[in-house]
Amino acid sequence: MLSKKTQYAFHALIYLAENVDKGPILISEIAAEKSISIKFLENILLELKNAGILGSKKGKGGGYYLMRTPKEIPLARIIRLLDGPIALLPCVSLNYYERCENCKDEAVCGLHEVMSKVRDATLKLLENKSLKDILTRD
Amino acid sequence: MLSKKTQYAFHALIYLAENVDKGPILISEIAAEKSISIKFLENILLELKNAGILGSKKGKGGGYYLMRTPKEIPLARIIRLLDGPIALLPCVSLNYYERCENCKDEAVCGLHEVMSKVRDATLKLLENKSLKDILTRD
DNA sequence: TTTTAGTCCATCTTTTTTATAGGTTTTATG
DNA sequence: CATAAAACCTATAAAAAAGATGGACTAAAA
Repeated sequence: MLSKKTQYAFHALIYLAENVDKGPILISEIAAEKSISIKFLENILLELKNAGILGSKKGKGGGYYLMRTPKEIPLARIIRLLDGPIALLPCVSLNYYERCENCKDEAVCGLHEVMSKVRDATLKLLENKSLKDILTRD
Repeated sequence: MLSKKTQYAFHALIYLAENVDKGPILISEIAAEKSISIKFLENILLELKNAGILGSKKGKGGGYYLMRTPKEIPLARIIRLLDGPIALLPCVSLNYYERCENCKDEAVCGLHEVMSKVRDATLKLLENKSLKDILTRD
């Protein structure tokens, strides 16, 4: 399961995408609209900002806004940033690979093979679907 | 990612499946072969036994053995038993569903829709692949 | 210069995960 | 029947991760 952090991030990004025309959006507004702890959300938005996904403006009239169009933000990027690996096992992770300590040879490990397929099937969706694809349908 | 518990369970089950002809297998043998803490493994095998996946025999000449053929043990079953939900979000889980608290209507939530697809793609593999499919290839 | 709002960092609590300890029960076997 | 082997069971501890909070600082607008 995705952590609360990542779940909150998705909902916050959805809100920001659905309100691009309004300029910078207050943390407090997002928190209220999406029922998220304001302080926890603050940390999340900051991480998204440091990763270049969001921009911010301080002071009166400030807030957060998307740095790219929703279509340019793949879901996999958000998950990897806040949750880490998408694969089910370290030994099949593309971005966080670690050798398996319980099997002798990954090349002939059937678990490795099946889990690679799961990873591929998952990534095919998460890499190709973007923030644009998870906005509320009209 | 799958927990260590589930990872160890898979490796232990693989070992048991690859040695069915030898009768009951000692916990200590599995632990040694697969580099798993013997005491931790003990708990895991017990859970698998209580779930009807493994059988055991006490005393001298005892040990653990599969209660079904490897083909009859889907990977999804093991994961759900030891790790819980396979879906990425509670609101798209078939076996551990919980309503989403951050969105107003799941029916029009785009996140819900995409994550359902991820779940389906994952389950298609994990429900149909069994212990037999993850044995070491010759 | 006051107010608003993001920034930064530290800590804290709770939960989950991982691991260990130690006694109990069952069973084969000599 | 005595002994040793091996699973069973329960509790607990240690470590890591997740979730949440507090407060001082900085930038910008009015």
